[in-house]
Amino acid sequence: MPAASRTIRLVDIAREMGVSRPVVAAALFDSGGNTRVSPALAARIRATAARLGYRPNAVARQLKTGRSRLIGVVIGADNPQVNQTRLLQLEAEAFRRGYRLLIAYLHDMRESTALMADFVARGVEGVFWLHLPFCLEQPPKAAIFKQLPRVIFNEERWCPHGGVIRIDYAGGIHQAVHHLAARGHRRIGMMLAGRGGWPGDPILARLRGYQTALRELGLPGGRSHVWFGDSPDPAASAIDAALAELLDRRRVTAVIASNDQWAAETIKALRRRGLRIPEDVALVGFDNDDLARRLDPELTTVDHNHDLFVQRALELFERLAVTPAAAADEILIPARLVVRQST
Amino acid sequence: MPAASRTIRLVDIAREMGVSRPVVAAALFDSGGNTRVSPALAARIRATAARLGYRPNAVARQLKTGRSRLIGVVIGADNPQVNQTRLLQLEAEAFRRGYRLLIAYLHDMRESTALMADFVARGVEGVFWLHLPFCLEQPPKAAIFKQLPRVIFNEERWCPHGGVIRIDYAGGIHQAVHHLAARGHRRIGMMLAGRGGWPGDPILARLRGYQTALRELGLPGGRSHVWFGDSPDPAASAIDAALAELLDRRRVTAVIASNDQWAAETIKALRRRGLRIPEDVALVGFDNDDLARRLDPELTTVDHNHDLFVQRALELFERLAVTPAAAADEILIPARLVVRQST
DNA sequence: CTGAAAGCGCTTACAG
DNA sequence: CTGAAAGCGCTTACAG
Repeated sequence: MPAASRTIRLVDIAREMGVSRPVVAAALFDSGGNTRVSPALAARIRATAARLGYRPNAVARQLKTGRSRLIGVVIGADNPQVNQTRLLQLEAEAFRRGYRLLIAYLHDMRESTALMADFVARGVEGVFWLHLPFCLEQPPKAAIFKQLPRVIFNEERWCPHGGVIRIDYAGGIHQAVHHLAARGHRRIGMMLAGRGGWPGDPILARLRGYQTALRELGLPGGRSHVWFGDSPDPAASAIDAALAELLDRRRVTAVIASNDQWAAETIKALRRRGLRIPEDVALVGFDNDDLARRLDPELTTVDHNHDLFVQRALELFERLAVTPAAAADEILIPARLVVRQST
Repeated sequence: MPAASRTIRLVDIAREMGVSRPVVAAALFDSGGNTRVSPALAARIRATAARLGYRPNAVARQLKTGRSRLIGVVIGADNPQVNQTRLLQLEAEAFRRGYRLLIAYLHDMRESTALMADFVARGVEGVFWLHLPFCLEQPPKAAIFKQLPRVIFNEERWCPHGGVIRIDYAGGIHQAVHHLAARGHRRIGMMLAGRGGWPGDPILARLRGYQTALRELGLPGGRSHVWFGDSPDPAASAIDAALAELLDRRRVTAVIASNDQWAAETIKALRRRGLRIPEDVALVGFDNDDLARRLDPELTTVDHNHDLFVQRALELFERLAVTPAAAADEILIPARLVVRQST
């Protein structure tokens, strides 16, 4: 265990140089109150600090200033791929802006109270709540966010003072339907992994985008060409039931799957039926998971635009510090159709 | 911004109850020094704390005690799937043991000094360094870990006082070869996404496991049946070159891919050649990424055993606090062959 | 069983 | 341009 010898403090440098602590602080950081120090002295102080191996104590600073440069992030088990990719991008953008992320993985909504209490205790400057509750699950209670001045949600505002960033699921599906229509498809079916539990549920947004596009294009279908599943899990039996409905009964020539995982299982099921993609049936996914481009055929899907999401998220986060009312702003991230081989 | 009214401190409760701070601390936590307090008073204090909405200030506590219950985690871009899954599991296990994770995504090795300095400044109790450097990349310098008393690495000990946890890549490949041999394969090829840059590089371990198994089984091949790539990216051209070598020249009937991403691209390439999996060519991946079971055919692959990894990692982490010499222990996590349809 | 005091390492007004 | 002092909210030895 090296260098455990003695932690170097600001005062140690001050003593060594025969100056006061504020002088050292002014030389090393922007702090030091009104204290100003000559460039020459500042340079000497920095040299000494480097020689002694001085490391500022962020904890002491935080205690004094109340600023932690720490953001709590709650991620869920709801869509591992999407959340994990987004988390890493979020970290990159947060780091660029001088923040660090404290992560909490929400396994069970009952843990949420303790998680938020811990975030408060650690003085996070705000929380990104990226977990989407399933329809089976209780949404988070607004009370748990009370002591967190800045909270940003994904899709749904779970407490009155929180901001929300939404992905344009409806727009993504809308693009997909138009794309399929342009490829000549007139009977377009959709499979959804659930029925939608709360107002902002992406399941409902997908349905909206689908129906709007069909109407615009004058295509048949609507709810009748949508298969609703009961579980988020793309079990083979569920896929087979969906295809029996959509292909056999409704004679669709294109299927929009609930997400890329469902699409991957649909590829298997279509191959079991001896159908070619996209010649016999076109297929669209959602999420643009890493797997989408690894599938055979490579999957046409809708991308979440994580880049823009994390940028807007951090912009909003910084704006909330100045203007809490900015939480009411509507932020919608456009989704992007990524065309590959499956359509 | 609710409840920003006034933060409740220990001293506020003490005043309200007409007792001293240590008494309150003793009632609410295990702390309070020698102070003991009667159960009846403790109950009243807890009730008051709850009524006032008291939240302990972890930062003040950390400044005084030096304990942060915080672990820094460095994850890299080297294998997103593996690292992301592992990160989430690590978080779960850490939380169970009362720790929280501070994450840092390493985009560029030049950032590593600043990252470690920030971890030191924030008083993390240790670091899990999960990033594996590519052969093209500088390994981390030992000096950057100097002020971190507890460091745990994956695969390779990058500073003398750090502990290491290794995945048994060699054992995983060894299982794969034996499995293929049991299926009747005698010419087994391997494709590796690189040549291995540093002693603990998993590429070299895979090669070792492969050669040992071939020798045990008296099978032909060895290095001659291994194709070495130049890039971690499974480009179609690389896959085609590998198959030209392994299938056309060496006439192998089974291929062990560098990882699941390479395996996914190999599935496409084999289908382009009109070959069936596993009838014409058997295929094994590595990592057991989420995509492995979504591919068609579902992929036989080697699982990292993340459960055990994170458990052993946290055990070692806690042991290092008491016995720094435990860092020298060899910890090897057995990998598990997961047999699916591709073999 | 209880309280007053010191101190963790910073920052920040304030006085010189 | 510089220094002495107070204080962020806790914990902990020590004295009563």
